Amino acid sequence: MAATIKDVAREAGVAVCTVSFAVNGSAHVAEATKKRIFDAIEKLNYRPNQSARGLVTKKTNNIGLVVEDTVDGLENTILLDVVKGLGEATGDNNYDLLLSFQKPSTNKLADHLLDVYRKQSADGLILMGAAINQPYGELIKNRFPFVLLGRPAMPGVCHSVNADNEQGAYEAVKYLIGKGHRRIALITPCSLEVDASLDRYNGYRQAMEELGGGFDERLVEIGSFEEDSGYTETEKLLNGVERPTAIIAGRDVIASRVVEKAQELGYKVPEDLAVIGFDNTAVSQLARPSITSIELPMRQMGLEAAKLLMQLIDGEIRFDDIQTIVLPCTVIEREST
Amino acid sequence: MAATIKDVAREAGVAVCTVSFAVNGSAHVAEATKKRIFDAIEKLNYRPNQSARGLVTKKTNNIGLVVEDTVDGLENTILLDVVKGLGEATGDNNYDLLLSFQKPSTNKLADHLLDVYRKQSADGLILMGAAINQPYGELIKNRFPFVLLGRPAMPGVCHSVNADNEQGAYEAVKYLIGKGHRRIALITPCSLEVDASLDRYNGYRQAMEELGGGFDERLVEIGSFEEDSGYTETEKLLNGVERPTAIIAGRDVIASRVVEKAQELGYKVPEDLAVIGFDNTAVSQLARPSITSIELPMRQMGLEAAKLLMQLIDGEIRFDDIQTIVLPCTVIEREST
DNA sequence: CTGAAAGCGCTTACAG
DNA sequence: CTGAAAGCGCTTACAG
Repeated sequence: MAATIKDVAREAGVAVCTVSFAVNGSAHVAEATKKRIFDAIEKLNYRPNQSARGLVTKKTNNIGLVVEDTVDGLENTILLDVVKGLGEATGDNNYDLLLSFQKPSTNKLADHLLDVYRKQSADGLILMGAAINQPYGELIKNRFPFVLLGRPAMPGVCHSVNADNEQGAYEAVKYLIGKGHRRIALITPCSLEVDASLDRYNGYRQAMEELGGGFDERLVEIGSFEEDSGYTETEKLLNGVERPTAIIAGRDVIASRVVEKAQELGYKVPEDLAVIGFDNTAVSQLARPSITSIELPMRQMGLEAAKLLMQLIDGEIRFDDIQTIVLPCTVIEREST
Repeated sequence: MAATIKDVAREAGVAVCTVSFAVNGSAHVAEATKKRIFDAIEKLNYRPNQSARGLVTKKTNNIGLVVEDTVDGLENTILLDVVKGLGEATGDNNYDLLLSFQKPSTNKLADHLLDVYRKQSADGLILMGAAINQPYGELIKNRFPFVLLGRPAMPGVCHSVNADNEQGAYEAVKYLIGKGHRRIALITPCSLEVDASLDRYNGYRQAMEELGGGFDERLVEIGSFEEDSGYTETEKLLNGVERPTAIIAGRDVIASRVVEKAQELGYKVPEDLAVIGFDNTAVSQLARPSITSIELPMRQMGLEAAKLLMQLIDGEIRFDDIQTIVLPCTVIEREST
């Protein structure tokens, strides 16, 4: 039904390969001939069949995006920004996005990931989420281009793009110190993606040592992924000997609970207690007072990941020349500080 | 580099077509032979090359998902639920999702949409968003399977899956009446997707007439997509002659502004004023008090859309046998009512 | 600058 | 139940 290259060639009165040359710019074609060809293409609404083209060029022009469906729906909002960034980068380069969004429980994720590679339905892969660990081996062995996105770098092993969580936490402390705070506490979520939490903890600690006159472990509470994580930690901190004037929470949700509990205990935010969250999700915008938060540049991360992957695919960057891109976080100021 | 069907045939000591038959179950193969073949496949990590297969079968096993990037980031959360639903339906059927997420401004969307069809990179299309109108013609003329998702049905023209916004609004009124309310107001957002707002308005009106003892237009305010839409409308309603005891807002964001303004004016929620939002987004969960909201079954909509599309692709449903699937909304009860 | 031909990796009648 | 062969729609050396 759909027009083929043969139809175009017949319509334009040229050989099939001439059409191919004109379409791909892979050889010079006389202007007059070109015009006839493009007129025919226009008339027939011809587009090269992707399967046929892919079969001979060994390229699909697809980028596979494999995402682990996290338990926490809220964090998924972030995914959309990433997808936008990816879209920006790929759209201009005629790449399409092959999306796989699976629960981490089954090993469907790993299976699918490998399938994309084995079936050759994409030219490269972008991997998001925490627990996809096993299948890298086959990809690496066969030098199949892939980029880890939003995960701590595995130095020397995989290409990766991530936010600088350490710097983000550092900035948070710096910002609070600029506001005159000295006793700054941290509630870190005992996250599954332990690494991001660790980076944030390290950034906090370093900033406290360098700028805050020393690190005091009594100002650190370990939260959890529990529904109401944040309440008890806040109470503990506010009733402690070293009552903090500011609390940095490892996640926006926790930050909103800090605010609630503080108000409940009679403290005013931000007057008596400043609060900063992490990730700049909807929570921080919608809370009353709205909550200052550390924004991760998800969109730019998506953009950079796609760019990197395309360079890997095109051979502009060698597979073994492992790239580790780390992008800075920003303090988004709101009412809570 | 990757193993081909020839390699498998050689390894198993059979003809190429026998491998194909075994893999696809398209002809009977002796058990012993099968075993040798699958052993070889396992050993070589063989998967049929999608391009080659697609070229001959005229099937890509891809479903194209074309989404218009709305201005309102919040509403995009909904998209993820849809994607999950799609994933559920397609994952089990060996379909992949080809995602295109573009701004509505350019006509990139329409171009991309047609490209997917013309390049034959997907077997069918799911379309989300408001303003994609032009390109349906070519798809329909060529009987290319596609489903409109979350958009008002175009009866007799396109297959579609949508939420029953009318019923949702009706339920909201019914629920409030059950709580003893009589003067129930509506603030409708003057949305671009005018149709959903209209449906909600109609549902509200019908319910008021049937259950609420009559429709009173003084209880209806037309909001807007402005940043702070909701404040003035609330003030107007609460200061009016027919002061309502409950307000239904056409969007959760507006509902949250209704709550704020009401509290500011000294009314207690829900004691003095009950508030219901629409869409059950993060806003309604995070507001204090949390806001009762009408949930659209986005995940199920995605599921149904994918199922429908696959049936269309497989020819189980004829292209001309236009399907219009409408799924009911649910009241999610929270603190505001 | 353009044409005839081979081949990419599959599937599918067609024989046997 | 299995094999040899044609063909899907492209691209790409190879001639001319």
